[in-house]
Amino acid sequence: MPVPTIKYYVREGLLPAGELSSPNQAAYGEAHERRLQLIRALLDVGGMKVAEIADVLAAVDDPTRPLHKVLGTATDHLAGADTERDDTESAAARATVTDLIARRGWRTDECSPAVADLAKALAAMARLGHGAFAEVLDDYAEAAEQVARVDLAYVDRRAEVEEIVESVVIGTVLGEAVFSALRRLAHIDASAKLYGADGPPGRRTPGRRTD
Amino acid sequence: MPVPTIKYYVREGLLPAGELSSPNQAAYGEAHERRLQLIRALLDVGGMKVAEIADVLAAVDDPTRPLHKVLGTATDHLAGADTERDDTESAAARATVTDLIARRGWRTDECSPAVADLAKALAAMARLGHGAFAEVLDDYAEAAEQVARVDLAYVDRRAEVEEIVESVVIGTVLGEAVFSALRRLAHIDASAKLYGADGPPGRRTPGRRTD
DNA sequence: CCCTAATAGATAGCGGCACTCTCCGCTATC
DNA sequence: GATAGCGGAGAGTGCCGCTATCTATTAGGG
Repeated sequence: MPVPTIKYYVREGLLPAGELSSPNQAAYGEAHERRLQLIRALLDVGGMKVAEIADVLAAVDDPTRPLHKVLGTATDHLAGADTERDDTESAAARATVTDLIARRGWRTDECSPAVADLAKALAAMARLGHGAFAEVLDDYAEAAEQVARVDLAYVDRRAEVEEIVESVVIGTVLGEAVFSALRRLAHIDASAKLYGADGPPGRRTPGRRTD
Repeated sequence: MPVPTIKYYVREGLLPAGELSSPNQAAYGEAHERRLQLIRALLDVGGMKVAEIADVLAAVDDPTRPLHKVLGTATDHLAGADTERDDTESAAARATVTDLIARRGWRTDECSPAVADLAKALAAMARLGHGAFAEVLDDYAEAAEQVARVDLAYVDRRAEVEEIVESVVIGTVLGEAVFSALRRLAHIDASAKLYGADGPPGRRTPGRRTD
């Protein structure tokens, strides 16, 4: 890890400054190294931005902040908070999302960024003629609930409050990357099994693949 | 959609040029508009880069390219292909992934970017003292298989080969965004139900929330 | 028929982001 | 005592997704 990068992180408030033993000598402890690992993970694996990480870590470090606020800060920053469109597909997608939430009895804030993200994705699909994707939303939601249960159970193992907070952040952000990769692997496997040795559909050649 | 942006997409090879009826007049058809929607979706919702989208769309448009190649091009570009580390955690994570793939009987290419991504995420977790997350990998994999089955079944509805290819790309990339948002919503719901009205654990205040 | 406004095409510039370089003053170390 | 390195702060770099500018041309209305 290059030294200027660390100094940059300190400047941006991601990393607390080391204790100055002299005007030009600072001591960095084990906590700093761990925090650095966390920053790198959120940055490289989680794809978060530096400013977002600063927000989340400030929330993590603040003991007065309630836990659900920290969780919200972490999850909200996984969203791409850009322009909301205002067309037919968006309205329909928002209605679809509201329906889904009601149908599953989810206790979620209606104005959560996740709701907006979901509606945005569904609206984009609808614009592409894939409005029928909404029909498989329940299957998706089932799997999402399953993953969420596992995540909560995993976090619940932790005893210390600080550890819980960190576990939530790590589980939320890195867990996303883990599931994404698993989904891609499962796709490869499923299509291999469905279409036989990676062959395109139509000609289901059961021959060995060479690549 | 600003005109210069469209010209930029044409320049980058995302969008075919319109048919020139005059040296300064080009006609854009319905296919162009649809392609534009696809580009915006992959860019805004899927978070892909312009160059990656160019690759994927080139693969989609090339009828000689086999389907699994297109799928690979699409899924591979969801990965963050940066530096692979070479430490203990990475090696252990790779072993964990290999084990998982064997255990689940997945027919996946060992050198797929998804494998590297998964190992990277697990290694990052291990470095943060969350090596125990590997224990819930099977639950994650179960959910991923479920989602993959749903995706494949959805794609299988399509009849035309071109539609299949597009469905795969859309389902893979936008489906990722959909599931991510659903997971976050399920998190919110699960933690609300577990900790009671969004309260932090320890003091389970059942009062109404005000935010 | 001509004048304006718009378009195609190409090049250069902008704003954001994650660093990275440089410079300064100082100090641990050989 | 020379050198190498640190802490701190501002400017610079490279990439990326646009966006503004420029020229040449032409559609379209009066």
